Amino acid sequence: MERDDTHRVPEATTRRLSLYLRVLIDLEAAGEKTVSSRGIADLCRLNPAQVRKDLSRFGGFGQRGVGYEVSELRTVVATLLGVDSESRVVIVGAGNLGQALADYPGFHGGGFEIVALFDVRDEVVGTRSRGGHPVHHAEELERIVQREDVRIGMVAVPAPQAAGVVRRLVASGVRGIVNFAPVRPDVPDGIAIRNVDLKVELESLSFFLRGLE
Amino acid sequence: MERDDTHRVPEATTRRLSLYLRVLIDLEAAGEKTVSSRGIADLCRLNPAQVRKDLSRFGGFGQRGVGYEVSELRTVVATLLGVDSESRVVIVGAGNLGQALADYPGFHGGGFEIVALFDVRDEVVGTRSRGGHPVHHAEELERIVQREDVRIGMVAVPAPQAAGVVRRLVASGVRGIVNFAPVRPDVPDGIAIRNVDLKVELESLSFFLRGLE
DNA sequence: ATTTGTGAACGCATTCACAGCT
DNA sequence: AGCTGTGAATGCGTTCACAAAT
Repeated sequence: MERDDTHRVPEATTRRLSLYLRVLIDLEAAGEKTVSSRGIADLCRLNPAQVRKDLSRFGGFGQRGVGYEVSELRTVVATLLGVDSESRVVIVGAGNLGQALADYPGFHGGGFEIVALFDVRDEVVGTRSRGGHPVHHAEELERIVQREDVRIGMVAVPAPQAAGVVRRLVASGVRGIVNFAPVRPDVPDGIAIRNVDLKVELESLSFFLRGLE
Repeated sequence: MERDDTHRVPEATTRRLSLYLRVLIDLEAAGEKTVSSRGIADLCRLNPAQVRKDLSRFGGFGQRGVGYEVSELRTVVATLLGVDSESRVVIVGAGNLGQALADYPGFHGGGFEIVALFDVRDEVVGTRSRGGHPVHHAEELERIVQREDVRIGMVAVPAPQAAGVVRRLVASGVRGIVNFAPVRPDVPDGIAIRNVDLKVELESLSFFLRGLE
């Protein structure tokens, strides 16, 4: 039931929760004590009813006539998103993209900890990213994922290798995957995957430009 | 009307067109002459009716009882997506991510040409990416975008600078933007924007992992 | 027999509108 | 008066199911 509830939450809602968390952090930093659904909605460019419906799904955090207490709501949303504690993450593929992901500044203190990168190429194995994250040989993937209790894997390898990498990550115990390779690997039930496909972004953009002749 | 038609096409459809193009290219490389909606659907993990509906929106490309001619359909879809000719692209922000995007292998021959990167930091201005793309000073943005007739800008700068960069790109004549900064810049009507937000991907993933306790 | 193209049905997410609380 | 929480309404995208075509 805990599990069923979670399954019921549309992905669109969880993505908005992430936006809400961001503006709540900003509001708190700005010293705001309370905020209305309209206040949040304006900052996220959404409908206020959308914000209320999203939040009320998880409980009545607001106070009628007043709004939401910023600091309390920030804690609630952070907990919902599971970023109140750090999730360990590995990155497979230590090319340009993998290294850029490893050193992405948004990770610091954001609930995710990059444990390691993996690659098969001798010229990168044994080195470290600029930010100091070690690059291991891909052979060590299973061992390190298990030892470090890694929960999330990011896949930044060429398309042909992606499916195999995903399989190995899942077999090692990873529960969530962010895939940057231009393929759609399938994953067993209970494993979450998000595909980030640069070509789809560009081509769908290009479609609209073409439409404007 | 041309314009209205284009506006009517849901973004979800245009994203799927990009997937169709990819499998059509693969099918053609594999020497397949025809393919059914089911064949495409299986490769994209979609419903066959979805594929037919998407394609029939643009015309009756299929033959009843037979399917679609692979090579013809590939040409049609490529043209719809506007990747039959090269669109010029600039990248603003030549940090790890910007450089990784510039050298992304998927671009070669895919209908997009990276013209230049821009940055404000002395240590990168005047250098080139590994793939040979020049890094200019951000002051030159407007001049080069106009001179080179750039249509798409990718934004890979820190969050505080993103809104300003988007404004300058649009003012210079760019029509489409892929934004990697964790903010949602707003753009005038007629300008398309796609936000790629790593933190949203990770946090929405994290939500599901948390739900599985 | 096979497969497209499409109107109808369905399901889901967003928005409206208002009752209920402060 | 102000704002939340939510049932009802709307809008939209997906899937079904079948007529039309080969």
